Amino acid sequence: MNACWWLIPSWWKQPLKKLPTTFNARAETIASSRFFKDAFERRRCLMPVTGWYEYQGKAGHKRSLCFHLPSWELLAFAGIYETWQSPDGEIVTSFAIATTQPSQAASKIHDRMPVVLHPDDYSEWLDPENREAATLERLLTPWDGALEIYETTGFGNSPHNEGPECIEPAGAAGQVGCSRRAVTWRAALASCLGCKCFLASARSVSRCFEHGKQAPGNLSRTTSGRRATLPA
DNA sequence: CCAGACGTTGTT
DNA sequence: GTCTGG
DNA sequence: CCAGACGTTGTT
DNA sequence: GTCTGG
Repeated sequence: MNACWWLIPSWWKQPLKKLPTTFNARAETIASSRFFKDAFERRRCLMPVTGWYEYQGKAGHKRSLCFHLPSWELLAFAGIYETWQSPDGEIVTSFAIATTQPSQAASKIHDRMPVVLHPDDYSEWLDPENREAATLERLLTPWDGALEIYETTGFGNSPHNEGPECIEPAGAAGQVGCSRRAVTWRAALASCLGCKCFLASARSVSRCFEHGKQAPGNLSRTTSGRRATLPA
């Protein structure tokens, strides 16, 4: 499914610029929050990723740590999605990912983390009838058993920067193995998503999903017309 | 009753 | 759309 | 350089 | 997308 990362409730009427931070939904309140409730009760989804970053430290000089499976296989975040109609009548599908307390390993880096679902739990999460507290407690505890963590160069810490360089390990910039690994996972994800290529970051993902079409509002905001271009 | 909120922690 | 708070 | 504008005169 | 203004 094509969707933008930053959930827009179906009832939202103000300009998108006024939409609060809804790209993440706290697992603790996802069932009760007016922003997320509708989606939680009807529209669950999986967000496929090859990995993600957690940041550590103070603004300006943050360490960026990458979480991923040893093989860079896809893993899935617990997500919810919505459809919203813009004033122009355009139907926009958007989503949020659930976040929760960090696993023991992740807690050394950050105080929150995305809910990573175990493959055995995918179907259970996807059934929106599953709303029982105990079930949710179990589902919304991140599975991190097989995850590897390494520090990146921090190149991706700036939203101006895109591409495979973002996941290069610290102290190993320029090593062939790193970029080859990056190329591999990008190709794998693009193939999985059925699009021609995959560029890192939320903005690029939405653009990729849209096959280059500009997404509305602030969901694909770029800086001063400087846009990442999709390779042929 | 009704205006107003409704959210999270994303990098510079 | 629906709940909270004044 | 880059953030921010980019428009006109309506209705209750 | 492109121009203006700070």
